[in-house]
Amino acid sequence: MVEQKASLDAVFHALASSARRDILGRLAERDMTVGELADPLAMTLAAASKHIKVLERVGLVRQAIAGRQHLCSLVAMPLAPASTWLRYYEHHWDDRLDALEDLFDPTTKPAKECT
Amino acid sequence: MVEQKASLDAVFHALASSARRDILGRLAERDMTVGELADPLAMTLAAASKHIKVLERVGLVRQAIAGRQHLCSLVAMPLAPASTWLRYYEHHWDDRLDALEDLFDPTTKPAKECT
DNA sequence: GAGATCCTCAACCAATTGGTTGACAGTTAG
DNA sequence: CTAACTGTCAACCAATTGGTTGAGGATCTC
Repeated sequence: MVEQKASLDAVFHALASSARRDILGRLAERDMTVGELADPLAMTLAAASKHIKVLERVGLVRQAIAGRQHLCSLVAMPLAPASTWLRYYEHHWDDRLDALEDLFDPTTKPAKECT
Repeated sequence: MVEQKASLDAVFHALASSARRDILGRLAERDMTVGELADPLAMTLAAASKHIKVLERVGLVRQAIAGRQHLCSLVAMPLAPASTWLRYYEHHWDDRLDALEDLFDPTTKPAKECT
């Protein structure tokens, strides 16, 4: 129905680029034009447009033409299968963390950075 | 300490291949040798070895040499940041799903395949 | 020791990726 | 109408990817 054909391969590949993840992150806050999205990206507008196109092909971004500028909006649903896939491994790293906490100080709560 | 430097770029790229995801999936059940992992993969042993090396560089697989065969085991922890990143977008697709459920039959529970 | 087994490494290849530039199409403003 | 602005497209490039083959290093077995 809603283009669920986006394979995990394509979704994970789309996420394997900090530029594309940055685009998604900013779209999560509000819709933006291609120019706005490209601005902080240290690359040509054409290059950014390509990245957006990659996201569009996976279904993560929808583009609406508003006059001479193209307004992009986030469509997060294709991320769901990826999240489900990862969730399957959660208990694995939980187990290892528990083991580590037994070996060392159990109060250690390391912060994780997320680009 | 435990090689947390694995960037999201690298982790997502490692996951953007059904062959590599297949390897991880089978390692989640039990440790396997390189040969066992390569067997069902429709490619050369050397090619499979490269895939395993990719996973190793990201820290998702650890290889222990046992005689003439190399025993691979899963290290799921590098998946944690990726999962955290995805989880941030959960409410976005929840919102959309809610909207859809309002529009159509609210009892529909589509099954999702996970390669 | 000789040979088979398990795996990695290096070289090579075709295809893809990620970036650039330049041309151009559509839209808005003067 | 003309000029500027926004964005895409096509061509091109260097670098990476994903696969192959062949050689060879250890290790086990006979």
